[in-house]
Amino acid sequence: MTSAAVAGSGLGEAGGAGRGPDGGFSLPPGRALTICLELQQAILEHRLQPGMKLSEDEVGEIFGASRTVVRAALHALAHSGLVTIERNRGAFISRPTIREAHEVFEARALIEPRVARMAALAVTEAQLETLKAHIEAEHVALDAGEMGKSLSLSGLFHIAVSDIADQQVLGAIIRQLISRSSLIIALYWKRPDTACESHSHHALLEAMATHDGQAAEEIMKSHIVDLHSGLELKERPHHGQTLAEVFRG
Amino acid sequence: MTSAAVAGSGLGEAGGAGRGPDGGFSLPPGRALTICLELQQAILEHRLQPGMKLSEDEVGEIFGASRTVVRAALHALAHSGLVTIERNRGAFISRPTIREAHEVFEARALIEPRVARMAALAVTEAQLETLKAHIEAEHVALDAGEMGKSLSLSGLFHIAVSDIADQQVLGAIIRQLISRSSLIIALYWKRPDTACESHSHHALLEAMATHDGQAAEEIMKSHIVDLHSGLELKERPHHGQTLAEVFRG
DNA sequence: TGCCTAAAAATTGTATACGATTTCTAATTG
DNA sequence: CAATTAGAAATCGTATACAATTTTTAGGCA
Repeated sequence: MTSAAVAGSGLGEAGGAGRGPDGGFSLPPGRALTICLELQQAILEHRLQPGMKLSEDEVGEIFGASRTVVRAALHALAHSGLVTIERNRGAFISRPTIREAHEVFEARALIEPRVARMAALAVTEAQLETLKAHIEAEHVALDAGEMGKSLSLSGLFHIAVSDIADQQVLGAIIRQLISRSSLIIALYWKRPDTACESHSHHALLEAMATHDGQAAEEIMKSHIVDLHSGLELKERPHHGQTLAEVFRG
Repeated sequence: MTSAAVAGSGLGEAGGAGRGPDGGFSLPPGRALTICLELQQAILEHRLQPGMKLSEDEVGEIFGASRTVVRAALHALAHSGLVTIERNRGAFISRPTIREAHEVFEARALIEPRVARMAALAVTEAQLETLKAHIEAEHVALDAGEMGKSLSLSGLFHIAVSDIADQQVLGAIIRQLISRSSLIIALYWKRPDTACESHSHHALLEAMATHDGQAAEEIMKSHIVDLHSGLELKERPHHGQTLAEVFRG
């Protein structure tokens, strides 16, 4: 199984028809979905940085779509928390506040351990293999120096766990929180170069392999607390960068 | 303090600029917000029933707006889970499945008790008075036989508690869950005429008054479990009703 | 009568045009 | 020279028009 195959499923199309790019609700129709997913992936891989302006005209020209559909896509991303829209000013990649950063990881520390427990009890052999491949893909991306890809895959691992638990409502919430975590990490991560812990993922995998719900819950809890404490909470400036540089250059 | 004054704040405008009608994210601009809130209130008060079609033209005519803005409003409601949009078919009031009903209340049972504990520790005297007024308003609506209003106020009480905890992220999640709970209750509530328990709310208020976090957490937990067990999980038919009958008649 | 088919009507998806607000620029002035 | 201010440019909010899809309805046939 290749890295691409693993990355293919996850944040985006999961959840069936009518579900959003964040695993939330109500995806935009037709072409807007494509733009939505494309932008989301770019944001999650940190190719688009928090604070960047997303002009309707510019996005429309890049993706060859009219402003109508671009607006739908931007609004959808706004609903998922990745984009902030200011009236008469436009859309920007969200810049989570320090407080919001705390709250997001506290919420994850509350919700994800419970879901990990459920996943451990329900997981099948095939799913364990898939998780293993996920971790493998994380390593590959990390060794290749593709930090953005590696981080995106790390998020997908959490989503894969939540999918195994087969809880759609909590799963949708977790997807949102993970998306926002990506923005938070982009802004506040302490060591931009350091390997971001796939050790915990491996430990969780082993707990799930033995269907040890209690252990899975505890590992997930401490894993998220670790992530939380890996943040450095000081204000960061946002250096301007244009959209075209990312999608054209 | 009047009932109207209490009902005025809550699901809708809370959260500040840029926040959605569900307490989620990114409200639609200008006029769309009005339509959004109006429809939401109608749904939450069970004046609009699950399954009902929300035609863009029809909604636009009723609110005197173009389809453009109506679409934005409907999409926003879709993102909050109150409305389901099917491609090339239109928007409908969501009909939560039985499984989704279970999951929503299980999620609430996980999240709300924690938030209730935080609220109990942070609550001020003034906030306690406001909560008291909320409960009073619930009674008034109930005695007046206004079931929809009463139920809507019951949801607002939970939101008020979450606001006291001052957790924006968990608060937004709770708002969504409560909105969806309203749909679930409309579909699956066992006793349509029975008084829907404001006793628990009073007990929670007392625990909060003494800043007893442990008690608040436990009361909230059992309260939500009670709500969950008050559901009857069998398929319900959906009787067609038109929009105009609700907003015009 | 029941069912299949095709045309018509209704509804949504998308593009474009215009008005309102904001932002940028440059000339003016103390 | 810095601050201010009017004008221009850019950008968003909304309305309307047309295309694509679905739903309904009318007709024909076994």
